[in-house]
Amino acid sequence: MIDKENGIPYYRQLMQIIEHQVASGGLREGQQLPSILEFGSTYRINRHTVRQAVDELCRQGLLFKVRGRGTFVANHPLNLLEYKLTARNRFHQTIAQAGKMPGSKILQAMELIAPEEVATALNLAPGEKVYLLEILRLVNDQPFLLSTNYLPAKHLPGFMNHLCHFSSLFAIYEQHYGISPQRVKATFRATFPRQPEAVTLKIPANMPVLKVESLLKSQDDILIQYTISCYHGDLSKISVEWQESDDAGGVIRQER
Amino acid sequence: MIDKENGIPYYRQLMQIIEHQVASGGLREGQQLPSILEFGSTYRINRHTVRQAVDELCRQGLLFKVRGRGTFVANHPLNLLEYKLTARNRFHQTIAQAGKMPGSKILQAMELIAPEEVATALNLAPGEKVYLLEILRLVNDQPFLLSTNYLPAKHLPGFMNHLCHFSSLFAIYEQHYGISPQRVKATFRATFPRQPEAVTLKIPANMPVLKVESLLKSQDDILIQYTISCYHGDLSKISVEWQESDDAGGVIRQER
DNA sequence: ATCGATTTGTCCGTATGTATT
DNA sequence: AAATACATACGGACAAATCGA
Repeated sequence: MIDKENGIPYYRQLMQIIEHQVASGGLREGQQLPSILEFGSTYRINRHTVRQAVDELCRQGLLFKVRGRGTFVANHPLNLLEYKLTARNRFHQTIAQAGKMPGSKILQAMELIAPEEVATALNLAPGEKVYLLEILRLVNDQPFLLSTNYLPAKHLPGFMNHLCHFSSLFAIYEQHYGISPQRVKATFRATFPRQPEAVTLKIPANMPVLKVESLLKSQDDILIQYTISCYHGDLSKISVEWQESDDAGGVIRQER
Repeated sequence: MIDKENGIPYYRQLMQIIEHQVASGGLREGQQLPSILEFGSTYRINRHTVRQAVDELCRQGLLFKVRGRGTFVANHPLNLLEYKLTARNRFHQTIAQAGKMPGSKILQAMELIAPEEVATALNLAPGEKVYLLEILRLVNDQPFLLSTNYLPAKHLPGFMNHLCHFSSLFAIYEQHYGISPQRVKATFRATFPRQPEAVTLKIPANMPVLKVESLLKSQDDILIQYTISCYHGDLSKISVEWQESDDAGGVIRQER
């Protein structure tokens, strides 16, 4: 129960209570917690105060919330996956080849005027339109990366119409536009996730993530995609290989 | 100004405004921000909403607050350095080309029997010897990365004798062994630093670092260097570029 | 397929406490 | 001592998402 006299903030006390319940097994992985209002009434505190506690525990990764459903105990991730990044790799193919089950989910799709940094990256004039696609990629049904993709509208007219049976951006490029895209550049950073990224990837806000900025072009050297991907730091490592000849993996294994 | 119609939460809009002001130099390191109440009145939103934005930016490390004093721009290295990783780039050259001052310091140099993962990476038999070189790389006298390098002793006899006027590993390879090294593979991860790494890089233990595993070979396809580099997460981003010669789809088709 | 109940998300208002200047 | 600024807590209101009857 919450002690209203001892000077410790109520929300901190509630955090400790919940942490203890999870640690002791009273609440198990994936289990739904009482709603925020219920917490409020059982502990005689305001719902905002409960929210403060639950939010903080979400940021720490102990819990996660789903709007309209409730709050749940988070479950901890699996093994480290090596994701090979090449000029032409596709997510589904790459994951399937690694023996895992890929999945994709479009979280958001809209058309907007390119923000400044996007326009710069894609070499667009100010005011030109881009499609914004936010895609969550899953491996074995677990969130693996969150990508925010910007596509120049003028080069990909009507792109939104092709999203109904979405599986791969590359497939749409090829089937509907005759474009065979190629990665031009990738930039890697280690940072903390932003709050919505942490929530979507179901990781604590204080866990590092790998952010990869990618720029893709068509075979005609037109820039067609600028993507910022946020990788689950604990779950993923990303590799890049160089080849001087046409052989890739052989270089390593054939060493004598 | 904040658009109250576009559906984007006010606090997110305010975050973007503040982020932009910091990025554009309108707000500088250590500078005090307007108080939460001032923000509220200038943007016509409630203090709680301002608080939500400021709290989130504090968690991201952009700002920090001091109770009773105010909110300030955190002391973060804004001009993070982009380090271009290619098959043949060298640290000193790369940094100098970016207009910064490179520096190197050998922290440790010894010969030892290859640990298992090193032997695996370098394709050595168990019990073979490697040189271990721990090198701190500086940019403008600031710690930038810490690398732990393993070199197979049998291919680089007497390597330790060439370290007295050390500036570049590549230079030693070329001058004393006639080897022109090339990067074969690089693997990226985002994690927390180990204690000694944090100390050496002068970063807090709870700040993410970018760990890059690199494998180098000679022109004869002999693996000559396995390196684990720990990059100052806040200070560095690493980019990789692809050229026409690298695509060919070879990597994808060769998967088995 | 629709509607209503539930649950979380956002926003505003108010009050009080605590730390710093 | 007073003013300022952040921290905590409670209240009301509405929106958005989910789920089940």
